[in-house]
Amino acid sequence: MSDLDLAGEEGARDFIRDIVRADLRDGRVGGVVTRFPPEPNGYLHLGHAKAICIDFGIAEEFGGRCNLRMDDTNPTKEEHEYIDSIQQDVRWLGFDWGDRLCYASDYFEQLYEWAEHLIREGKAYVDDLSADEIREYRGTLTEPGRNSPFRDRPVEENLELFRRMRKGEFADGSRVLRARIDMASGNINLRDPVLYRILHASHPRTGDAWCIYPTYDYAHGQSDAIEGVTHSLCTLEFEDHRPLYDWFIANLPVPSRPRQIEFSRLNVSHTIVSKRRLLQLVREGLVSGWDDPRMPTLRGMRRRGFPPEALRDFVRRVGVTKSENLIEVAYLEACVREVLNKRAERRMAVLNPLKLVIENYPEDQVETLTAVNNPEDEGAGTREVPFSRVLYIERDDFMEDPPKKFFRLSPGAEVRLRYAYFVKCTGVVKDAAGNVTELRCTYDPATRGGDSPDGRKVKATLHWVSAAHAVDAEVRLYETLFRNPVPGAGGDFLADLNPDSLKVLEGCKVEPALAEAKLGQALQFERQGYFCLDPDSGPGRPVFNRTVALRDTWAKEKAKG
RNA sequence: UGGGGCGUAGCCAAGCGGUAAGGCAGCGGGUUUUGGUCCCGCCAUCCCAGGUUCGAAUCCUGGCGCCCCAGCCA
Repeated sequence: MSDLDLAGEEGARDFIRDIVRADLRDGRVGGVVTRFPPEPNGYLHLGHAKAICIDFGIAEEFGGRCNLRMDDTNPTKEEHEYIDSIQQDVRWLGFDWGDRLCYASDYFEQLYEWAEHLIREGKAYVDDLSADEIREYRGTLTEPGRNSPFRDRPVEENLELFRRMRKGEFADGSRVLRARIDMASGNINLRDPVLYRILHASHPRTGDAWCIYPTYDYAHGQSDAIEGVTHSLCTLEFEDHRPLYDWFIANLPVPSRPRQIEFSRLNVSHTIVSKRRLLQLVREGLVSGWDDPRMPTLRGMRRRGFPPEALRDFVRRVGVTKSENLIEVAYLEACVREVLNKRAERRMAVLNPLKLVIENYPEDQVETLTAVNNPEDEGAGTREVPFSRVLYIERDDFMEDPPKKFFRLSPGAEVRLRYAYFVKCTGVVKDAAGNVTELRCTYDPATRGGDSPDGRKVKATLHWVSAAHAVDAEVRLYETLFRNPVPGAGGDFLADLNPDSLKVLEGCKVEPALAEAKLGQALQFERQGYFCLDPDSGPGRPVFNRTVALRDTWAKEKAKG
């Protein structure tokens, strides 16, 4: 059975894959070619991740190929910096375009020749109307437009004018080349769309070779045709453009006939992906930069510790349809946890330390205990953790006056210290203000390793760190950037910023093994969440980002009251 | 009084005339040296109204609701 058959039998099913499958089966296409066409004017984000997974994923599944194409038709907005970052991000997500890094700008000459072809056929003309006049002549959603007074210029005059446009004889905005279609069309895209505008701007790749640049509508489909793209997948807002896309393909001597198919874009709750708004967050210093771990950019999510396979799985599970959607951010988090649960090595880290002294434990004794690195993965092995008389435990793991369902430590209660011993709380030390500053406990030497020979049960297991061996660390806890499911729904999106989106914890006490944490390594701080080392870390002073918290049913129980 | 889409559970989403998959969330229970993981169970009659049919989420008609389009942006 070939890969192709396999895709047909067992591959994911959605309306696009159904179309591709049918096109292959009926011989309308010999193979599958797609493309991911970002405009190099910003960083890739979660929304792009969906498109990337679909474009590259479908090509891969059907044994085809996917080109990475920079849609660089507007030199006033594009920068070289983005051409590099886009490639890094697509690669990080897990896709490869081989040697097929393409640029719409590579087709400028061909596109120009085809424009002359349209002029010769009487299907395009140079219009001297100003931008404002063109808008006025275009009509409205409910009223037809009017023909431009320049619409019926003779072919020769159009040709001459267009060539002079290219030579740079005219000022920006003074003339455009338009397709001659139908000013009365109900579809506004067909009311003589602009093909070329004059822009005396230098292009990141073509420099000053051109002063006229093709518009998206004119360039996109023809670029697809040149590359032999069979299925040009894009988002719903381009659905209205498809008749125009098809018109160019039908009226130009292009080498192939690509087909555009639209799907709905990804919307995730408590998140924004608008380039303008993301930029505003960066510019106003509301986040630390494009790679702030709270940002929905691929760079941000990478720094946050989201595994690329979790993102791919998320896109796969969310599906491909044409319906408007708002995916709960919890779904994304679930995908992240699923991958990290299998991969992350466990460690003990006390984020909010409370000193615990074991009164009956020998003053200078230090024991080395063995801890499992990952109960989900035998191969991850074990590590050694030092234990001694003075420890730190999590403040939240002690309550002086606990409610019935609180299983953790409280006066008189006995709990297990993970991998170590059972301890019983025998006393509480407080400062003048009445705050608990230290716990006094006794331990049961017979419970070494965490099991009691007499079968005694304990209702909680706490993580801990030996005070003398602890490594100090900074830990950054993140929540969604916005507290509203749809930021800005009430007008101002900045008003919806979540004041608790970042919480910096200093003076955290982590086990010695964490001093060796490596960038990019997935970690689980037991009972708390998944974490990763941040590049801000210094020698001997690690900084950890919380990727996502562990599911917390106790927190839910507490919330119920 | 324009054109193009979409409407199945709290959120996604299968379903393509034969009697509503699955995931996330939620709820209940079991296992557990992470209140994690894992396991089990519960959780919808398909926007509305007519019609066709033995039989409709699926077909037809008419409504209603929501989204997109008037850049020389993509």
